[in-house]
Amino acid sequence: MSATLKDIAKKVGIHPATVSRALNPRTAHLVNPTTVAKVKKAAAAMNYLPNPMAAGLRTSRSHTIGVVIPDLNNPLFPGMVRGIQDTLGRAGYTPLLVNTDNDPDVESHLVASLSARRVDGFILATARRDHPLLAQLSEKFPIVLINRVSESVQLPSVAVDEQHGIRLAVEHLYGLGHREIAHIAGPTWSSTGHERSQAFTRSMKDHGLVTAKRISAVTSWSIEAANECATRLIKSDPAITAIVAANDQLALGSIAAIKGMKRRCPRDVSVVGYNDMPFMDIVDPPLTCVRIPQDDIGSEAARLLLSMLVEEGSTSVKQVRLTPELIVRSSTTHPRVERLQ
Amino acid sequence: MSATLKDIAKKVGIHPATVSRALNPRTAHLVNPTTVAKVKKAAAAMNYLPNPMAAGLRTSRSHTIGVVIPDLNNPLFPGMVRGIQDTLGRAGYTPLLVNTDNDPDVESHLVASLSARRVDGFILATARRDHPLLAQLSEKFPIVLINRVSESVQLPSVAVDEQHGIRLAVEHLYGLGHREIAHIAGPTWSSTGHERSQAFTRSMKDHGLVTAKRISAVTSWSIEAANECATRLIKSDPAITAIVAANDQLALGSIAAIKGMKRRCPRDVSVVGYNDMPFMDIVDPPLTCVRIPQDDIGSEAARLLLSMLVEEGSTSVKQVRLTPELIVRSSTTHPRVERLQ
DNA sequence: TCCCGTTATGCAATCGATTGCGATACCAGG
DNA sequence: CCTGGTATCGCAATCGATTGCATAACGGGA
Repeated sequence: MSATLKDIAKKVGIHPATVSRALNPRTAHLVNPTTVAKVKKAAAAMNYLPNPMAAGLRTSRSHTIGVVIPDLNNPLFPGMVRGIQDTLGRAGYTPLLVNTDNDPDVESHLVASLSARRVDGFILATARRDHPLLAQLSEKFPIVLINRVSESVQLPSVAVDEQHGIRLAVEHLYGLGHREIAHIAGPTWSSTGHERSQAFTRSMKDHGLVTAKRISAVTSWSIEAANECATRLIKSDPAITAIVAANDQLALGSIAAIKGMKRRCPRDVSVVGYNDMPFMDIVDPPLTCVRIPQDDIGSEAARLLLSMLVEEGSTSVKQVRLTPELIVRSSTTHPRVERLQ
Repeated sequence: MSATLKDIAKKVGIHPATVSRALNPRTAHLVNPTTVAKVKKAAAAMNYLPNPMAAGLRTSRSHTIGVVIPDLNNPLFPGMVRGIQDTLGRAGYTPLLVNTDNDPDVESHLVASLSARRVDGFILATARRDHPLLAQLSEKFPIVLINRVSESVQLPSVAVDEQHGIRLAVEHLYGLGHREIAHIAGPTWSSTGHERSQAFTRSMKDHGLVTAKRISAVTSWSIEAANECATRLIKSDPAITAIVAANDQLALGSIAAIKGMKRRCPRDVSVVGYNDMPFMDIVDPPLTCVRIPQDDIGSEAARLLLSMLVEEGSTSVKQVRLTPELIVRSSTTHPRVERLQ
């Protein structure tokens, strides 16, 4: 079918090994520049494409990376995937993308299948705070975590400065005059849920505000769960004038809850989201939220993994935190005057 | 590192070739059932994983499929990707996902890189009505088109019955009392844009309505383009009471245009979208739209491609059309009485 | 002139699974 | 007892690129 090294060798009149060396930038200096030129011309003429299976068989490196995403339908992730693909592609690597649906069983099955494919490493967005699989996996593969981190093992990761992000949200609300601020927290098994919740308490305390009974955690990152959760919270504590949600879905669920109680957002209750997924500017109301640099997370993770691939030895575990920013839209406003003390 | 056929052979005391045959369902009948059992036990004990590169090198089949998506950030596509991955994965194939950003140059570059990876076939969501690349590619690979089809070459495809979808939209509006209906058409280079536009004219004619100057096509599937386009359309023809948009983005752009002209949707102008992307139920106003079966498109395309992979010979080109349905939400209502004739 | 070092290239093994072909053994029928 | 057939299995080549080692050529210095 396609031309091989041997074909080129025959055409140029040299040995396949020399062709291999000439075509490989890392070994081209071993070959006479004249023959390198001839080889390259012949290769181009026969539009030679190296067979990655043959190369991989010999070198046992597939130049593929397993990318494990909890839910591709969550618009948060395509942005990261894009960053990963760009950076990986430029380095000659191909991402193998899989989707776990947030199911640990599915995850371990897919990870096994990627291992069978002999990926050279993993980028995982599925970390849980306690995650046994990660420990096993990290012994056999280079791994980079994105978005979420793990507490059970220290692994290289690219995530967000959650403390900073939540602080932005709280300060924004505080600045608008809010004092009765609640938090719809994410699942506690997720570092994002946990860290943002911790950060909320700290940020509130920094402003002299209390959070007692004002934090309620969902068990899944879904609109429905947040709707229930926020409804309960507001009913039990009608003084609440603002909600910081641990991500955009939870914010949307909170808004649904507010609407469901015949109240209005932001007039009665302001809501801040987190992530700034696509379309958050055109939902009703346009969502004020903390924006995380999705592309950068992906490309930074890819770069990190690539660097781990070349320098096998280094034992340092690089944990990157990127800085989020606040995007103010229409889901937040001043609390109504009659509700202020 | 990992166990090989030779390792198993040594352990069981037979030749690697026999192990290979025992483990391959297609050739297992050539081996004594007793030894098959022994081999399987040993393989499991040593948790043997076949090396796909070695197998691929020998058989020149990579068990990977190139999946080419125009824009992963468009929430329409993750649904399809999911369907593809499920079906492909079940059959032992791995999708290699790439993103062209709707750029033909990027596309041909990525397709080349997937060819270099020796994919066994392609699923493409990037077809244009006139698309030279497809013809070349289809000579060397099995191909299935999704969502869009091509007119320049007859290729297997899985798409939507656009005529039916548009008819649903028009009939819905007609039933509400609308007579002055406009169409924001998609780019004409896309089969979806073209077919939906044709279908609009036909459906209108079936109701005795005219479309003269009521159809305006954008040059890209973006909210901004639709905003401009719809603004122009409504200004030039203020009698318009409803818009059928060729997809959800265009619908969102149309709504933005309506708002931008200080009018309201649906009170002043009703809007129908197409695709029913995630979150279309919570934008403002919740979008009435034609829903296409995203998962099914993906899984059906994967099934089709897999069948082409086994029966090399067949020359029949299967072109599947799936049936969309109408989801009624709040972006459509009766035209205002004073605007009726 | 001889020797040695450098440069350039050839040789052959290797990665691990697959598969056509040949060899062996065993059984039944003549 | 011999023969043809079948069930099992081994042998070895093969896929295409990589790479350690050997070899050859060549030039300069003693």
